Amino acid sequence: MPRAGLDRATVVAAGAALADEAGLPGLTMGLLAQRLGVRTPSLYKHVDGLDDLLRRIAALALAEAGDAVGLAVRGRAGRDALAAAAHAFRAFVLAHPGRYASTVGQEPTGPDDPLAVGAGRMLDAFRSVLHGYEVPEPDTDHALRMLRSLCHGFATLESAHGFRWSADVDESFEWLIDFTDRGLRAM
Amino acid sequence: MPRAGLDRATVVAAGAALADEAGLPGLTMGLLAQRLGVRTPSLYKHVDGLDDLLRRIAALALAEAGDAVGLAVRGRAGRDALAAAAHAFRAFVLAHPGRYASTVGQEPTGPDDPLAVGAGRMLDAFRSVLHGYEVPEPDTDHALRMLRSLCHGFATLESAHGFRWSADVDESFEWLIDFTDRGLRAM
DNA sequence: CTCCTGTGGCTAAGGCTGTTAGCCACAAGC
DNA sequence: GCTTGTGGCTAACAGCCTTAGCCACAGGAG
Repeated sequence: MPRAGLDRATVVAAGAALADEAGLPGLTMGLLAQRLGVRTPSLYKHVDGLDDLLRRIAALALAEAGDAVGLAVRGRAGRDALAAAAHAFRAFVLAHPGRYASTVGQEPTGPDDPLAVGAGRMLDAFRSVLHGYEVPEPDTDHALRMLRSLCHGFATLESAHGFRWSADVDESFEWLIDFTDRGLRAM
Repeated sequence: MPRAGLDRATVVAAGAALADEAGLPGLTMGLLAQRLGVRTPSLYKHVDGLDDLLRRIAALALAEAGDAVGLAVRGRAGRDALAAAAHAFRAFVLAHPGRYASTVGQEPTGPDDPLAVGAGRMLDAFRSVLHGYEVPEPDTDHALRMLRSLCHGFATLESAHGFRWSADVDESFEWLIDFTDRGLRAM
């Protein structure tokens, strides 16, 4: 039997993909092994169990999301930057719901934890959005938390089919960006 | 051996309490049975399996949260109502994280589903908050979704220890209420 | 007061998880 | 060409949810 030639990065990437397709609870060691053409225990040669796998998927997701938002913001300012960041974030969560779901509730062990690095990169992207508005220094942390809560809440609820009634969801998102933009400009 | 005298409502209530204490993934049929002084299979006489239990816990949580927010809003208007609703919501999620977590991702089967009834009651409470502002009719749905995203996002992130850095979380929440109030009044 | 029935407990068992131990063969390096 | 480390494997176990089937208690009918 020839070796499958697996790799930690391959396993984590396949796990992330499976989480997106089957939902986070649908990500199981057995299913992942089967998809990689390998028996379940073999995964333990590359990953330290399910918890470790989830941590690594979360780190991957944060890095990817941070990159996406950072790239979207680049070269923009004010309302443009806000809209670009919000759209990039929402698009990422909708395209990768399982990946993103794995990030909530993960606590980084230290400042060098890839988890913390990825989170920091995304935070920086949102911080640069605020930089385009004249937000007083002591308020930036609060504003940052508001942006995060808003984006996280909206995208999470939408990906869980939490918006069931009539109005168009895209329209609501645009409205929400407008509302935030007006509020930030008025400071 | 005397009967334990269990009841569907008792089982659901104990399940909700256990979910709050041990976290939603910590709510297990075995643990719940043990806490009720009964063997695991006995629970199936009162509840149709774990999924059914989770649905009922979610319905209970929505009813309780809706009541709490509705009661907080009663007799208030404008900024007062907004602050009262937001605080009641956040307090509920922080006090009952497991209960609340069970509500996300549950889809009601029909308009008579207790799940839908509870969700509707909470929605009405927030709708009455908006009633105190002069929000144009076509915008109310969008504003409602914004309030929901903001409250859900903030409370969820906070209860998952998502706000790690320095600034005071209570202060951020007040800031966020202020920001929303100013935005709504300016419409 | 006695019997009958429904209900709410129980034991036993099966299929699914994640996980560990221990084996064995391939692939690369001296 | 041999040696060694590594990446597969099988076997096994604990814990989870769930079902089947039994049995004794509680309450109502006669």
